[in-house]
Amino acid sequence: MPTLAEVAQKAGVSIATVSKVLSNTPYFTEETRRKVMSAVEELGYLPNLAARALSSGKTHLIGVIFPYVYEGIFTDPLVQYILEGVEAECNERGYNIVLSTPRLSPDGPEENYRRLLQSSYLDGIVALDNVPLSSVLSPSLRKNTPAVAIGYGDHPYFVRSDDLQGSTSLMEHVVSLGHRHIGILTVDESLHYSIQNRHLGLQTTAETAGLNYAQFPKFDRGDFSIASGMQGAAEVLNQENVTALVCINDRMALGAIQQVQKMGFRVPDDITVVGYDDILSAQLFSPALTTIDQRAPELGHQAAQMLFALLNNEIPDSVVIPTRLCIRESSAPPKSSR
Amino acid sequence: MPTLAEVAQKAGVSIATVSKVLSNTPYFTEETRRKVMSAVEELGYLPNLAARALSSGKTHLIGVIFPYVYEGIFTDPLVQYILEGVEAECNERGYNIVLSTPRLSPDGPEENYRRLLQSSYLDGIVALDNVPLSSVLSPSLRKNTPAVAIGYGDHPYFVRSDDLQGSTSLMEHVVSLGHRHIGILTVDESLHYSIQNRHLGLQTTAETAGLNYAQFPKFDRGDFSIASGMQGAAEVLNQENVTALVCINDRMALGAIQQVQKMGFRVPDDITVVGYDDILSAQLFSPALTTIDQRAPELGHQAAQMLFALLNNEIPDSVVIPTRLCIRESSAPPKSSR
DNA sequence: CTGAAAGCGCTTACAG
DNA sequence: CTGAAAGCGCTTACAG
Repeated sequence: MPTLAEVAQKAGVSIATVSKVLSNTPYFTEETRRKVMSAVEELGYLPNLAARALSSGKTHLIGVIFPYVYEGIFTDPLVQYILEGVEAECNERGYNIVLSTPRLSPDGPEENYRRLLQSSYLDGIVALDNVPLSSVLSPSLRKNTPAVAIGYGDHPYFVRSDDLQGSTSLMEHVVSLGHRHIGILTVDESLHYSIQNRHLGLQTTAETAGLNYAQFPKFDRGDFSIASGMQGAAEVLNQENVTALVCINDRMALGAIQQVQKMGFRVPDDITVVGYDDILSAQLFSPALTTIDQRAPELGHQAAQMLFALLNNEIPDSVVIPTRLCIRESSAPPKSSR
Repeated sequence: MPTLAEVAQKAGVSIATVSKVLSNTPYFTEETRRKVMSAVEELGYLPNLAARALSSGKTHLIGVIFPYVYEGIFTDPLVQYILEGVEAECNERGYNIVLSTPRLSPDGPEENYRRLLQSSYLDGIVALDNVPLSSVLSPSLRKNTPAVAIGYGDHPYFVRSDDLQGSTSLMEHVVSLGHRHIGILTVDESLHYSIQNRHLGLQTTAETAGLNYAQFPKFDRGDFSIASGMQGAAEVLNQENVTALVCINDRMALGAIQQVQKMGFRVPDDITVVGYDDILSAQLFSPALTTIDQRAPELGHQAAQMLFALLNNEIPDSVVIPTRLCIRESSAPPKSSR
């Protein structure tokens, strides 16, 4: 690989001058510029980013962090859409992405991740931070790397989906259809800050409608999976005269629908089932699932934009992004018979 | 951030010694080791990777490359599973991932990507390389970065799915059920090397069974999407006495099923529909889709293992990974009536 | 086993 | 407007 020195020699100027031409500082003649650029062209010179990083402190590398809190993290639609959004913004600005999915433990994220954060490799960080177990962003603070959190972690700059509003509109939809006996299929809320807010939205809305949320049959040993949705539906439907199942995510909802059908009921004629996330399968499934679209790509776009503002020494405002209720085929008024 | 020099001072040794202790070269006393390590501990020293990269030429960064050939690349299950596999191997060895999704044009990949490849940031590269338009790996050859291709690009080290065997077993399944009039829903094969091989497998198998593949009704203006599957099914079913639709991927197959049902036919009773990929929705859909599982996570695992062998100065063998036929509910013998 | 010194390829005051 | 020189924080022969 050609170096600055070789370019300088070929152009007949000093390496300092080459460096200045390439970094677009103002002071040089057009003549110099021409000589340098043609030498660059001829040699096919491209900068050594490691050297540039060492001397300037800038790498043009953005860390994108997703805590590896369950298997198959890359098949999580939330992760995919966030990545999509962040990547688009980075690409536009000529930045590259270092993708890190640190395993978490009570002692914090793994060693390799900490090394990365403090390596001076990263100009900035976008991190999904929704897991109470331990924040992936706290170690970064030691190094003052600009960072934007996606989620509920306690950080100065964040973007998050409005889980409260989303769960509120979901429950309002179910209640407005006339359902009074509603089963809740969910996961342990200690796993996830978003879940706490979704629960709050469901509860408040139900109680506002005069329903006793505390007495709703609940299954809270789910793990977001289809299988746990089936199990939850089986348990909840066996004990109560439930006419609707509100599920904390789409995969559990799809499992619930399958279980409901297996038990000989129809969706939505006998039982209404709704989910949360609007994954691809939600639209494809028959019946198509009523659910909440949290507009995840927007989370990634906004987070990246905030980070670049930070890198530009501006102070961005944190944002909360509203969700959208998608009414499809899996929800309907209750049959009086049940 | 503390530097080597500060650690050296605190430990009362030279920076060369600290460096040697940290990089596990053999020559130093246990006493020295202790002193150095406790200084490292106290100061919370972590190496500056940019400096290390500049002087040693090693970054512990692996480039993972997916050409951005269509919108929503991160929602492509193949991409997800490959990433999953590569990440697992890298994490195990303390490597981090630089994720790059260069836009391609006839002139080659975009500038920012070329800069990355030649930046000396990357110790090695794993690249999905299936698109004839232009290879993402050719520029890297100039810098001799070790690289493994996933796909059909012309590279010394590669891993690929056995598309020929997969499409062969898919067509064998359909033919063995008794179908003779088979519609093909596919995409322009110039888009993708895998597709060329799948077509070859379908054709050879059909002809071996004594069928005239050339006269099968075909729709080849698909784009992998659900919508194009619907369109294709509509066109093919309108003109012929077809009893089965073989689709080049699952999303088109799912679209085809919806279209078949909309036209008043049942799947599989009236029309058999099969796909390729085994995405999540293939299992969830009703009827569940008969399809080919190309075991994409394995592609990522193998590619990464080959790359690490290369970094270790070993010569890995390229591999072709066999697929698995998943027989579900969407395929059945033809009704004689149609 | 340990240390002084050169060098990796850039950027950036500073002087001219 | 241009260039000589120091310095970024490491690693690595080399000498001792």
